[in-house]
Amino acid sequence: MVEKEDLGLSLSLSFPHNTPPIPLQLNLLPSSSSHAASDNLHKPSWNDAFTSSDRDSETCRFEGRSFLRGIDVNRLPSGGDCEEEAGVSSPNSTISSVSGKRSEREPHGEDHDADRDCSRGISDEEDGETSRKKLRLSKDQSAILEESFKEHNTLNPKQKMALAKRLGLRPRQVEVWFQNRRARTKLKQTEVDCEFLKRCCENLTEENRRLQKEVHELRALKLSPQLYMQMTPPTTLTMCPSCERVAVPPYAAVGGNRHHPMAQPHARSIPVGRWAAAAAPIAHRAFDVLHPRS
DNA sequence: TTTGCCAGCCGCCTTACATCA
DNA sequence: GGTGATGTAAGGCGGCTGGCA
Repeated sequence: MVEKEDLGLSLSLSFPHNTPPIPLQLNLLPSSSSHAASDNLHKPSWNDAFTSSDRDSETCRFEGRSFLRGIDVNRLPSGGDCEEEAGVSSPNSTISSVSGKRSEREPHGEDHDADRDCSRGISDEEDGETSRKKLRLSKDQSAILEESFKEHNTLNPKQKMALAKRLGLRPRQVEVWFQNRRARTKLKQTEVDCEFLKRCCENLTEENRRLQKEVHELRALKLSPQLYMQMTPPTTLTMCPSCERVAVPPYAAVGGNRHHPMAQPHARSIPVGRWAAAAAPIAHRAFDVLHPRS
């Protein structure tokens, strides 16, 4: 399930009658606006998270390898620094050249292959041209990425570089992980939304069926001659401006209406037929939906 | 000021591989 | 050990945006 803090906006629906209330949440905000929601989280700031790693790159690299033991495919080759090659290509560039324009992002040249091999730790003789060895991120790497994602579901180039350095991954790998993570989040949210709409549909169908039944009963009542003659003369429904409930005149409402003993002069009037008395409970129920009593 | 080009990023779809029952 | 289901890293493409000449 999607955690609550991941949602920028939540909607809850209390289902009437016998339907058990199932609070469902909708995330109606675009992904780009989720930063505002994440600002509420009291966690170490993004900069704080990386100042320590940037403080001592050698220590960082050593620690990275310590928790990356067992996944040699991610280990950077000693001597060659793939991040530097794949990352800052020029003093003016703050973006990884690997994430460049399509035509240049995945060049089928030696540099690209070298970059891939570098990230996988696979030598040229091991790597076939069409092979696509897939690495699995370690639990520690995934946990750190998850933690970062909770703070920011998107990364600026600086954050990407810092996170890649911290994890011993290429910036492109961090970028891909965040892209896939956003896709997974969206997929889960879609499932939640779908379930929510499904429940809404079910409840509306049930409500519609019940209202149809009431209409049928009222029509049967109207067609009954004795009952029809005993009905009250045409009157009006008055609506209380404060609580927006329908107030029924005393002669129509059996036993009177203590909350609305009589329609106020300023109350809005809704012309209705002789069915005011019969319709009153329905009207009240309609307002109960709008103003659910806790 | 407008326009075209380019770099960079993202969403979406798909593929290929790893893992598990 | 073989197999299908599932999860996920990564490839590829189109679209959008901002910077720049």
